[in-house]
Amino acid sequence: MTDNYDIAEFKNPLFTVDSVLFTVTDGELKVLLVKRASEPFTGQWALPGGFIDMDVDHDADMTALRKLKEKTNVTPQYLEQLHTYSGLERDPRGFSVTLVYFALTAQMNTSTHITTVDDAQWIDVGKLKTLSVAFDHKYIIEQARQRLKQKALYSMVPIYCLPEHFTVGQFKSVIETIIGKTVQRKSIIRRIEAADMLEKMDEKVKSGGRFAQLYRVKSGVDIVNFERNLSV
Amino acid sequence: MTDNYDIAEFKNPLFTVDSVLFTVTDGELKVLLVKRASEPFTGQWALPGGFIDMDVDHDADMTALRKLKEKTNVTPQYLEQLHTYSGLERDPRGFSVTLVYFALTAQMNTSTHITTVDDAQWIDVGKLKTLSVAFDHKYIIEQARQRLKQKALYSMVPIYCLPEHFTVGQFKSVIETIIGKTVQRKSIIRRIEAADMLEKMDEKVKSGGRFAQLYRVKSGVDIVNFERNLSV
DNA sequence: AAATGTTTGTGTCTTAACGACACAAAGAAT
DNA sequence: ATTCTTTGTGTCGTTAAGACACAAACATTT
Repeated sequence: MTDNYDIAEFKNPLFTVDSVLFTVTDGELKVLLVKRASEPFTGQWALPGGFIDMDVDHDADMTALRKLKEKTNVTPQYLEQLHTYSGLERDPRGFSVTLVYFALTAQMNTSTHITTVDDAQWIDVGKLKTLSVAFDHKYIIEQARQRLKQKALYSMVPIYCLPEHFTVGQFKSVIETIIGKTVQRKSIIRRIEAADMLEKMDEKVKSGGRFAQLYRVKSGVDIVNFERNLSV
Repeated sequence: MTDNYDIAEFKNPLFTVDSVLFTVTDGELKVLLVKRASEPFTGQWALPGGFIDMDVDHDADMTALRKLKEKTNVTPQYLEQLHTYSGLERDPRGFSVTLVYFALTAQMNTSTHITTVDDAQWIDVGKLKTLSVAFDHKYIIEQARQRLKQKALYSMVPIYCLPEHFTVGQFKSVIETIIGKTVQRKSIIRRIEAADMLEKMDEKVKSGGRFAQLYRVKSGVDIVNFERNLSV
């Protein structure tokens, strides 16, 4: 692992932890960005993140969660590592290493805090092309988007973009905006049955036509992966 | 991404890059470990790796490759990030962050150099339980193993454990040792056809019975993923 | 030379899960 | 009462993997 260097005297690269937090609202995939308050890229949109605080963070996961909470008041329902980006050119201050997380949440968790604040905002991923984004964060968001799409094809992960109680129609809609293609409701229902992650509430909710069954995630279950992808 | 800290004065965690390099020989999955020459864990087996040298490494990928080359004279045929491990307890010197890569190679590349050297060795992953390994590297190797197993179920990745020319039987055998279960040769052949990554050589090779067709990877092709897993 | 054994390669039937689509069920609006 | 909309179910078709039989090709034995 390491050679015989003393910690204090070794020249470490700049190390940060960022998060790509997605949600789905109004049929659009949105990513949470914050406005940079300091150099470099002051005033531009960037991924929420920062430095590890070794006194309070048990590990990097905690850094990611803490920074999301501090900057945007959001606690994501799903969090996993995306990738670690490194190199000389990605930060004008010098060689940098950034551990990037991939996170999901229902939009509810945040609306109160975020929509009123000017320096943190949900941005439609589709409108990102014309937006100026700090560092290589636009590229990173695109990578995260690909990861989310793949996960939507073979896992139940998109449920973490939904509120506590939700219908098959909402689940289907979230999946469709993520993968950019319609899917059969039948396929969704089959997967819900097979995964055995959800339980029906004794409640139904109006939805324009016949009332829709409400579901919620069973307590203590892990995310389920399928052995076959939905069609691309 | 970052707050308004000066690079020089910020207290960064200890950052290292390690690699879990696998190969398959004699029906066994093996991982390349090196004997530690310095504290902590002197004399114990550990993953090959070290610090980023910002003067020569363009990014962390290059650090991983350079360290593998330096310590074991191996250039892997496949390299991707596994995970970044962080925390206070994993290194007695303090809070540490380790970016771990996942790599594959045919055993050929290394045999000349490694088998003669005492401080780098291919270790049978099955015999790892009874071996003392530095840091949390035993746990990391297990995570890498799970990743390799998953990849073997849905991708052509195991070809990178094979020499340049190989037969369906060898490919089948590698997959079987990785996933710990026999598979149908027919399934392998179907996947080779569908992936269109391999080309037949005009050469066949003896194999105990009927001569076996030799294959090699077409030049310039990317790794192919399938939309369905092999059975577990 | 013939028989046996071993591994490779092919043909084909079965199985599992998704796609497509029709249709019934349940509510709202006209 | 009729129509519209969304939910939920039943069923057939499609696709790719599993199982398995069998032919092909080579080595070894008799």
